[in-house]
Amino acid sequence: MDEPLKNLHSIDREAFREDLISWFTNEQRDLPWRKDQDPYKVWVSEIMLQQTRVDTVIPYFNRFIGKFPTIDALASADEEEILKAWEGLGYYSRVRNLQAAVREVRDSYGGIVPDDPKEIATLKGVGPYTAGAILSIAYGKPEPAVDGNVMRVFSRILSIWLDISKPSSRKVFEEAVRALISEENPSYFNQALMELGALICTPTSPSCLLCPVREHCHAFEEGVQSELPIKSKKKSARKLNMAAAVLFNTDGKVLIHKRPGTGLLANLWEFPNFEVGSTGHIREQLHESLIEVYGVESALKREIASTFQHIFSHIIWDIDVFVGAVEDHDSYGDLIAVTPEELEKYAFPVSHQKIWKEVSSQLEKGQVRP
DNA sequence: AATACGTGGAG
DNA sequence: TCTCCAAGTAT
Repeated sequence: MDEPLKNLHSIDREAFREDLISWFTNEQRDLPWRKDQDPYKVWVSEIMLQQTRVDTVIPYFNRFIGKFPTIDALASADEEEILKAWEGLGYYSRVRNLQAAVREVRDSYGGIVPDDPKEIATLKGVGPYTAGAILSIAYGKPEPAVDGNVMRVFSRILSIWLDISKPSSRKVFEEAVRALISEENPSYFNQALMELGALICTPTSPSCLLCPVREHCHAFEEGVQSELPIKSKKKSARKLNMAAAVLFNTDGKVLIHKRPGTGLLANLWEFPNFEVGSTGHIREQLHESLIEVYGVESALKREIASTFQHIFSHIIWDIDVFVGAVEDHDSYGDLIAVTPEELEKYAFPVSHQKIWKEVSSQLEKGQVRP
């Protein structure tokens, strides 16, 4: 396969577009971001959908738009508020970038999402895929929007044996889209490709017999649809032993801290926690770290039966949780003391939500006391 | 180019 | 259990 697009010329472009778009017109799912073509709402949906399933996104999208219905509303919101709205969705820099970009649109583009490829690409969090998606769906511009679906679909239709995990592959698929895209309805063309990938041309066991463009598909013709696309494996996640402390002062307030503004789970809140050695004396290590880092002397008990696992794509945390009591102070280093009710206003990583759920439930049952 | 960056679901 | 994700972007 010297020339990856060697089959491009054999596609009947008009028939392909017609089959694809007709199918999408009849079979598309009724999704909340398809009610109109408001560029802002299209934008929000595209950011949320990055590496995230449609079913997961739907409730987040509805809540988010309810809370921040316009660019102005999102631009003027507090970061705490937007992170809380994103809590549990993952990849939290997405929402901070989105707000920064929306502010840029408000301040530099008169509140109108730019419809120029060069301009929209300068916005934070808007890469080649998202730029193409907004331009085509909201503005009807014939720009490619190449995501994982599109690469999978075209890998099969054009029998392209490129490794789609390699960044360099995307531009080949963009070239294919540019050659085939409907100038008349680029929005439906792009969305149909993604919808086809999601519903029919799935990663494993594609439903070729239901496929509206089966007649155009080289992989189907060759019987190699299950061997495509080529996708190299990712590195497996490394394990880290962690210990966390749910600390109460005598007012019954809980001590939490805000994570750094960059890196993993940036700007989210959590219970103080540290990496610990894999061998014993976890409680002693945690106790010592609490003194060193926050200047907090604590009485720690390990009465939480289970350890908590937090699986990221690249790291696995095994978290031992301790409940503890601290003396009342004016300050606890970078830790702040909040009532259990106030915890609800802060955005936590999922693992720490689970920790609090378990600790508070055991406290109520009297199985644990700080 | 390769890696960091989350999460819950499917097979 | 375990592997692979799912409408990517930033660095």
